[in-house]
Amino acid sequence: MARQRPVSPRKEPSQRRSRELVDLIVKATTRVLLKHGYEGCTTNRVAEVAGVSIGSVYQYFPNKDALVVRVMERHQEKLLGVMTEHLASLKDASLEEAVKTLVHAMLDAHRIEPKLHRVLREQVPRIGALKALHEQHSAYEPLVTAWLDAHREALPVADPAVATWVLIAAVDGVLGRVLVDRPGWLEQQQLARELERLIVAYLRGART
Amino acid sequence: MARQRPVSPRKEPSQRRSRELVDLIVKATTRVLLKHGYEGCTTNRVAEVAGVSIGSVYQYFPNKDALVVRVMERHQEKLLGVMTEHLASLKDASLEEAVKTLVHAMLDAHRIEPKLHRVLREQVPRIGALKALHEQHSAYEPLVTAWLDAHREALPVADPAVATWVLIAAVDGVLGRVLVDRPGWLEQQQLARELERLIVAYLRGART
DNA sequence: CCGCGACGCGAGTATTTGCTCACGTTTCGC
DNA sequence: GCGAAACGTGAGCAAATACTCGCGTCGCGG
Repeated sequence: MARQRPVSPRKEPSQRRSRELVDLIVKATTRVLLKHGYEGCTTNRVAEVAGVSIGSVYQYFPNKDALVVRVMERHQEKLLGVMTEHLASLKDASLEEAVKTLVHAMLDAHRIEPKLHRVLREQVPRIGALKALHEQHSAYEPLVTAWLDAHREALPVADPAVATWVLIAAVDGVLGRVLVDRPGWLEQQQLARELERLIVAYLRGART
Repeated sequence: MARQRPVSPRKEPSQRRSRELVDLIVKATTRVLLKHGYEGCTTNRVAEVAGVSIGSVYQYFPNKDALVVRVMERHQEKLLGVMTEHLASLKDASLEEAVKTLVHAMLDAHRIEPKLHRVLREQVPRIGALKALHEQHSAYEPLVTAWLDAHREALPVADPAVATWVLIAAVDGVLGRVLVDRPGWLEQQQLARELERLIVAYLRGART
């Protein structure tokens, strides 16, 4: 397994020119990742696509994985943005509304850049530093847990944290497979309805 | 993305000595995969671990991926064996029994060689020939769909195929995350109960 | 027991890939 | 305008890796 290399930036770009260069590099990495997958994402190719020298790449990124990590971070930020935005209105929602909100949040999140999302999910091996980034859910799980906790009187949920975990893993699992096997479904309402049903039933039918 | 290379055996081993050799190679591949992950699974290393020459490896396998595919096939066969064995008794089961059967089947399947399963799931990029193998469910999905179809009077399920797909994707998604983030849960009964609840609720609560 | 094909070997090759480094260019404070 | 620091360059290196090929060995039919 091995491999656990530094991933933090080697040098912070301070002038505008260099900041633009870093941006160029990250965007190029994304494009290469999309077109050639993780294995085909070589540093030289990234430099070429970005139209910069390979030397410049290594001025700001300590190694190849740092590039990929940066791409993941950017994507993750967008995901998290969408999720928190949707989940903000969760507070006083009814069960049906809350579930609808959650499902649509996750669906929307998956619609941001599906192809990139898929590549990151499927092809990027989860090693070392990358692993932490794959903990996608930890950021918004508390929001859901909080809602569940607030409504625990009404819902027979024993452990809100566990329920949240199961729910999110289940929905995310389904979405993951959809992304791979049935990409078209992402746009279909039946999927959303089915997921809503799954969650509502799970929460309503809870005992113990 | 590229890459779509032959994966079928280059030559069939005919004598006993060579069949044992192939077996040795596949076992070695498994060990290397477990210890070093997909990226660290080099052909030379496999040969070394197997205690055979690299030349011998290429006598029966056209390339590196063919090795990995063979390992996946073996694992898959075991999985499928466990699943069908469990699901054989599905026919006249009640809802609760059927669900319990399904959940325990999937749990047992995931317990066969969890570490290998995890490596195959997490680290092996899904490319070309490998992709087909990742369609793990297609083999036993029909069994579940058939059961659902047989009981569709009693259960308000609109489309048994879709329901099966969602169910299996959900459970598999949860198990996948458990394998990675909470390996210990695999042995805990709460997980099984939670999954059973999820499924029963989904099927019972179905409307439309 | 012999001959031939299947088998097994491993040094070596061609290629790729991540990454460095010595040097030229731009930017900025003063 | 000038000096220094930040920036940008790309030829090329060291290492790794998938895979070949020519040769020696084994085993089986006759």
